[in-house]
Amino acid sequence: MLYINQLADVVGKEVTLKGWVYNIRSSKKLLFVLLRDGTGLCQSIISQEDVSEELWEQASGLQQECAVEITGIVNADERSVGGHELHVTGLKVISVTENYPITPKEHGIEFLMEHRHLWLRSRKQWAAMRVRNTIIYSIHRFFQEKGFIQMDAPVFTGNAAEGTTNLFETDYFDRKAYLTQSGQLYGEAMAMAHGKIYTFGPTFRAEKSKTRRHLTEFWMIEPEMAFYDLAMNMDLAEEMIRHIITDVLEQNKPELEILERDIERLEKVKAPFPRISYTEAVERLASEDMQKKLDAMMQERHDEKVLLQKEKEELDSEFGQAKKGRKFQIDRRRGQINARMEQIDEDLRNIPVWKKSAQEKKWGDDFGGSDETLLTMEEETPVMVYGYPAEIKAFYMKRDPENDKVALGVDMLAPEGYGEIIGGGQREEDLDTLMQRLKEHDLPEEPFRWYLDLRRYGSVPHSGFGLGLERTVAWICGLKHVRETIPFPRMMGRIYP
RNA sequence: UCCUCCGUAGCUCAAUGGCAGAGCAUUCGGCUGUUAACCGAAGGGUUACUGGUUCGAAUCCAGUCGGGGGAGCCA
Repeated sequence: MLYINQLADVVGKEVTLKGWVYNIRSSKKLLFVLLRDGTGLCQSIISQEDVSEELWEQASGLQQECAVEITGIVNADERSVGGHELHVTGLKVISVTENYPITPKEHGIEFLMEHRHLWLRSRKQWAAMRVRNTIIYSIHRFFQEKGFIQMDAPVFTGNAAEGTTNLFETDYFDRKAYLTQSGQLYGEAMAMAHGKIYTFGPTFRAEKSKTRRHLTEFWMIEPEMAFYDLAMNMDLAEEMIRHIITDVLEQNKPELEILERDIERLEKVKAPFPRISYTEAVERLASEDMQKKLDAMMQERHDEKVLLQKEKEELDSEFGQAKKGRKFQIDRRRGQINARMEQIDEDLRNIPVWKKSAQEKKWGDDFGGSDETLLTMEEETPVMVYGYPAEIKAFYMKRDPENDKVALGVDMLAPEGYGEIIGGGQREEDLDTLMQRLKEHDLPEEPFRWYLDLRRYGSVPHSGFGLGLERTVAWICGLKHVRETIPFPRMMGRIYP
């Protein structure tokens, strides 16, 4: 089997490709068939003079997504997508397709989500899945090369230790069971057996969140390391992200171009990531400086809106006498302007709220989505915020020995508004302290018996974190919404296809 | 649960109280290098649903259903 991404090796030879018709253009005696085979796109040219009448007729009837086997001679050609094209000598139709729903034109999101099983064939979706694949492989390689053991935490959990509101309940032989929302506690047990481990699996959250950052089913990577403190944990998280970015830049430049990702921004992620304490973050949010920046941001949006409005009016007046091709361009640009204006209007509604939220931020408050955006606004790399108030963090998080109010947790916030991609920290290793924390959080001891055993038998300082795969893919691909970073997204209100 | 926007041809959208339209897709015709090709023609409508206001409703009002974005929530 020969694939399109191997064509450079067979220039001048006659080869056979198997795939699907991605698009078709015709002239009187020429047919241009853009072939898709999963590895890329290749244009084939069918010239009526060079082929049999039967083949010509067959080729004329092709439609988008027909499955075909095309034989032809490979030419290197700058004009063609991918740099190669096929001068067709033979064609076999494997299966006929009629009226494929997704045309090469624009579609709305509802329609595309309804056809996700077909949408996956489209170029941008194809590119995003390739990047996702690189990221997954890169993560495995990173940990494997460092001697981590990949181990799987269970998906079913038997108790709802921390409340059931966010958990999906399921029937487990007449008992209640829940789908996991983190493998961390099990990760701790496995780290005590192997030293350094990581889990890689799905997690489930029954949150009623309809936003671009939320899925009900998403994939999480959770390393857990014995004898690691918070600083070592942060070093590891940073090194992992830089490893991923390096791999993607090395292997997926063409995909990033299809996604129209600003590659320069990714290249800048190689610098060390800023680390700021929660206390500094609060000060930064509540500062005069932040208020001024937000005012400036507000003004910028206003100015941009005026400019867009003007451009739109010019386009409108041009539209009447424009030729068809130009009309098409105008329509496209108008669509872009409308989308941007909607975004601006939303920002204009939101910025005052962000401003208020930032200004009123006090020590002890948790950060919202807008606060995360503001903290990373001027950064080129992710930012790590550490040392959160213990009260807003989980029972298992170790406190700062120098300040009991501070938990040794860390979040990594991605730049460009992508929000939290990593959450983690150092775990409490002392049995009595942990039992005390359970009491403070009103949690029963019984379900945690096994977990407490870890502190009874050879307890050591240890740390770990969880990386949200989809948010990471969204950030690296520059995708607005996490639903395009996973083959079949599961979100509130959608379970089909 | 709350705020906000949307629902018109297979798809993307227009029609701002007065004849329901365009582009793409489909079918037919034309064109020898197209890049979302282009040019010409044809077919394609319960304007999400229910009720109301009006001489007249896609348009205004109320409700229902479906969808987008956001807040809350997200150890």
